[in-house]
Amino acid sequence: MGNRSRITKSPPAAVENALRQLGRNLRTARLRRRLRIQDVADRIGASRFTVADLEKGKPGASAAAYFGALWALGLLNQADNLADPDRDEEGKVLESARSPRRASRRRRLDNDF
Amino acid sequence: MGNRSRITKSPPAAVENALRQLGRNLRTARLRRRLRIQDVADRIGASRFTVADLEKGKPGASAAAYFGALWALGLLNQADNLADPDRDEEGKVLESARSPRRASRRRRLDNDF
DNA sequence: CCAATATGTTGAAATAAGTCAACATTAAAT
DNA sequence: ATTTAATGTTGACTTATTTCAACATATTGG
Repeated sequence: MGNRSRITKSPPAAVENALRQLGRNLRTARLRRRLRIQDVADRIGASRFTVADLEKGKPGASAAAYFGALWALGLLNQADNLADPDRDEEGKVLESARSPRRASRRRRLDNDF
Repeated sequence: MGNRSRITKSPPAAVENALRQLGRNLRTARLRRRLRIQDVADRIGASRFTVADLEKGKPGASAAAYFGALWALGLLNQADNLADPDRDEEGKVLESARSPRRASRRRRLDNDF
């Protein structure tokens, strides 16, 4: 991507760990299925280098590549309820009855202090 | 990313849908928390344009950006057991006792046909 | 052990992802 | 209704991601 954003350049440890773990899991799933890196690459229309990067948990790789790898291994369904609002208990609590379409900051028209 | 791969250019419908759904979920979670796009952008060190792309489910956006958005909303834990080998029942079945470090295709040394 | 092959590594070239500015549109709060 | 702020849109610019070739290494199967 062009100007690398901080989240890609040096992600928080939690994000970095989650990606590395996902990469490891992709590799485990691939090997269990006796597929070569090249096989997965062929299925998703990418190069073997990109798939190798996914298995390393490379932060800058595209989300489509990661999801595609999951798809190629028949594991995409596990991504279905990622951030599912129904499972977002904290969000449900925070939501106060109404569902705004925009997030409004508190208006500050009172210059009386 | 330089030469766009097919998985990013025109992902399979399943992948495209999964990304769009994730984007919608991110937006729902953000609004519930009364955060602006800019707020999420600040937290992950990206521009508001990138975060807007995430909520649209843009395939080419980096995995770090998506995971970072989840992280900024306190939802990263939901990505923990993505492709978790322990939950990969099909993989467990396919795995035959041993765990090879490479996926070997069938050897074809027999030219006797 | 040996041969075959899967994977790792490096460097170069290509292009799309990310940023930003400026303006338009839309929704919220009073 | 009016004003303020959040979000959408466009276009141009920068540069990291992806690809590929060639070679090195490592692991598997026989």
